[in-house]
Amino acid sequence: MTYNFKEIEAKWQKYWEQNHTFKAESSSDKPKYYVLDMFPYPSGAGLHVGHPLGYIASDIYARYKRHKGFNVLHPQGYDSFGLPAEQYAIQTGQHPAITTEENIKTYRRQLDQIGFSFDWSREVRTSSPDYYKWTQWIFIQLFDSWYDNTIDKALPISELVALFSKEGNETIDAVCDDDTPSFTATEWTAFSEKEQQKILLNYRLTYLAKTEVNWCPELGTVLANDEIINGVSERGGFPVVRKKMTQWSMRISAYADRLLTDLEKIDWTDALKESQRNWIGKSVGAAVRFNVVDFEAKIEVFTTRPDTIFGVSFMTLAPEHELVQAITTEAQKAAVDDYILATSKRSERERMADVKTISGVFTGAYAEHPFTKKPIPIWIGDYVLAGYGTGAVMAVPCGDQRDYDFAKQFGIPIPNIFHDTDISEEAFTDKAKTKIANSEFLDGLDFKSATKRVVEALEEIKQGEGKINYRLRDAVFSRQRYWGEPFPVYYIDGMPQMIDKKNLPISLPEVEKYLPTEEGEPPLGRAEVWAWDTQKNKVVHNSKIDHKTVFPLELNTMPGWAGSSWYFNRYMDPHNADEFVSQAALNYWQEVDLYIGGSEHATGHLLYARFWQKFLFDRGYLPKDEFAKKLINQGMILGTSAFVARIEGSNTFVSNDKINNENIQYIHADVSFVNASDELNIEAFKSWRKEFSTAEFKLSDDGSFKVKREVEKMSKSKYNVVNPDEICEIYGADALRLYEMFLGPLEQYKPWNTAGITGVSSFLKKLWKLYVGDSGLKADDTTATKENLKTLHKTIKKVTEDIEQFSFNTSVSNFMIAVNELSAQKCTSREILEPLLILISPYAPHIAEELWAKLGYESSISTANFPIFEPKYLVESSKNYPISFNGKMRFTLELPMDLSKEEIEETVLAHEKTVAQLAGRTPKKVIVVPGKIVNIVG
RNA sequence: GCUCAAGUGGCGGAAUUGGUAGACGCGCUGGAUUCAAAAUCCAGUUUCUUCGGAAGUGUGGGUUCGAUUCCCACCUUGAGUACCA
Repeated sequence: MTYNFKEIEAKWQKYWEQNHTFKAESSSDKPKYYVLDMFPYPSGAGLHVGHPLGYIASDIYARYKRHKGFNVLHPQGYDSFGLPAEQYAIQTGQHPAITTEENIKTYRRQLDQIGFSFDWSREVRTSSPDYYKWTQWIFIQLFDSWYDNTIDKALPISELVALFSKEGNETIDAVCDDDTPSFTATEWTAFSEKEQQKILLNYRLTYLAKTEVNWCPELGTVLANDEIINGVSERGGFPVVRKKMTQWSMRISAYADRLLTDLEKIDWTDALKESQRNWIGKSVGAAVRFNVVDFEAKIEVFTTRPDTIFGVSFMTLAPEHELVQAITTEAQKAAVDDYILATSKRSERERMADVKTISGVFTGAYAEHPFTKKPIPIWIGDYVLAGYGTGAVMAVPCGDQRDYDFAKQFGIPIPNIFHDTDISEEAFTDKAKTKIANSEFLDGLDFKSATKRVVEALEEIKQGEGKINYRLRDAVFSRQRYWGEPFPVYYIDGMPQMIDKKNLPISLPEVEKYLPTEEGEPPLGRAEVWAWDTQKNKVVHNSKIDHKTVFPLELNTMPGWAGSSWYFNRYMDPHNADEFVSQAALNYWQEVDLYIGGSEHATGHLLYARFWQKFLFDRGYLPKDEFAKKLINQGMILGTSAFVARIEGSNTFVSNDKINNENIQYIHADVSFVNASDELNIEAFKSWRKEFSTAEFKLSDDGSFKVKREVEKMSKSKYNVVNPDEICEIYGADALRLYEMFLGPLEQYKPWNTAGITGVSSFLKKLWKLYVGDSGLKADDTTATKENLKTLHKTIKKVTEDIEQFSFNTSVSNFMIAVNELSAQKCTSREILEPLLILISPYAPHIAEELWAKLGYESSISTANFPIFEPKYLVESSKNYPISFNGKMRFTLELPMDLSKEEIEETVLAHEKTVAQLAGRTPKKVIVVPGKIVNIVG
């Protein structure tokens, strides 16, 4: 009987499905364990071999935990709203829902053939109305909440309204917009309904506001900060400009501090935590307000060095700062306007690339120093960013290199306020290494006490106070797109109104085209049935709009991260029509125990999801304020691209080892045309594209044509994609699973190389041959030898450690060693083979199931208990040689194999005592770790 | 510039209380089997070597009886981030 993996794999995949083997119940006597993958966006290209890497790892862990007696939740679903389906719809007119449905089918088929232990009965799709009903509901909850700084918690907006009518807003410490006016309780009650609503928008955790946004004209939509890389859009690489627009925003800044400090309580990688810390960007310092001379205005700055306030010799505003126009003097107006125009013409990208050039213009205005009352010239310069802090800095050239360079450039004085330092060449920035001088009441103080002293002084004269500043901005939540969640919002007199929970979901309307309207409205502006009837509580035709009972609906949709910010909770109770997830399910599953996914989501998805989790926790809907205890980032599997060399301007190709001095242009060739020795199949290449059919080839000496290889991201456009379907067809799913793990450490980036798969493939064949001969099953009831047992227990120990440490690559090696050893020992004993099969089954479940069944078991191997490691088989006898080094002695003990752990410890301790006595020291405590060599140095 | 991670054969990579460096696999070499090929099996495969050995984990130092492992400095590569006041 040969190893027919195709038949076996199909058989067991069907068996698991029919027997609901991996269905998780939300109650059990067993302890729970929740293993989650980042759900995929179902793209039209289908899966390549890189995609399943993380899924295989999580599947191994989930199967392992089941063997260990846990009730495991291991779900999967689709992040199915997104740009590609919409762009395809724009091109072809096909509804994105249809495209998405087709892509999901392909994904499902591809995932199924790999043999994952997903509980598909819990599948979620973010684009399904049953799901986004609850995304809309969460949005309403956010709208209905404000953030109380005194107890660090989100509360219902009704409580804020109650406070306003009792005591106004002076006494309330809440997160709100800076320009919120103060009012008393009487004033509040006197406000019109609309005025009240406007004020409340300043407090709500999602709010509508005219804000400066990142507008991408090419994509026709706004983008969040994390969707922009190096000044261009993450998707497509299009330029992004700043623009003021009325948009929905999420007040994530309210949670900045908790998002930062709570990183300490979760087991995520340091690299990932670090990038979240950078993104949040906390700086401790002070706000200082400078009066403008002869002008009714104050300029507020943020500084981390308030101790250097006596070193201020000028101020710099960002060119976009709102006071610039007002304070500029007549004489300087032309120069300032020119400068602003020149800056605005430069793209973000240019500005970032060109850090060296120092530019700026004097406004002609002066500010007044809060203590010395001396005038300070106010400049504008593009090294000050409008988007950070207040968009204005107090420049201390002696203590900041950028201020220093600016002062040098424009001949501004550089007063030194540091004791005993040299600032003739550069600024002195090491705050810990000096004391303050020439600074009146701060003289002689160090950084810490000077800061404390000056903040007190500023507060006294009401010109400033201690402040913590965050880089994290509120997240823009509107997208001018079709294929996203509609907002459950309609407008009365320009003010947003929420639709009641019982009328959700508000489903996406039909449109005839998926483009923005001619007037520049989002695609939903094309919908004809898109108005809200407050009497009938349903969506009606636009012609019914009368602004009395029927009102226009919001035209924007939610961004891609809306649906992915809470899906892990929905898996706990995916079909609940009355709640986003029931308390019973939450009480049982609590949180994700292990989350596996790519590190590219470090500052996007993973930050937003933590934010929503904390918010829903505050409002009492969730039991935990962090959603994932442990997180692992799997590395990417890269493709090995093949390049053919063409002589520029001709149709002649040169073998890569035959290139002389020609001007060469490298062209991607499909990797399927190239063999393991980097030789091109010329015929296949010629018939690939019409233009190559007449091409000429300068061959290598041995008659072959060599290509150049390079490792790149796997992508269709680079013709280096390897499809898992092919691998399953030729080698089987178990081989694919083993090989993906065998390639290298999970977290590492590594290139795919199909040639190496023969190693794991022949391992599977050997395993099969060890059990199954020509006449059927070979396993029997012979007693296992000590050698057999040693091999088994060594493997149990190593594999258990490997899995616990997510070191799946070494496990595969350990299986190979075990099978090689057992083959050499001609071991056919069931006593050994059964536990070995259970060990292997998380990695190669199909072959393990088949052999398990052949051994006569009726149940699935997935329910078997993980074998127990017995250290006594592992104690190695080793060479016994005392060696003398400079009078010190080292002993390696030789111990009999069948001692228990306690006996070993006793023996070792006895030796330690003897040696210690001889060496004249006190005996140390002895801890024996199985499989380790025991050393005693005397 | 800053932060983090990593440097081991021809290649992917093993090696954690500091204890025989190179496990396992690919590739390569030789052999068996075959009319032949594929497949399979066996042996070898860090480098140098006068065949006794010697050197060797990016470089230079240090700690230690003993360092791929710990410490210091430097070099290289990768990732993230960037005029953050």
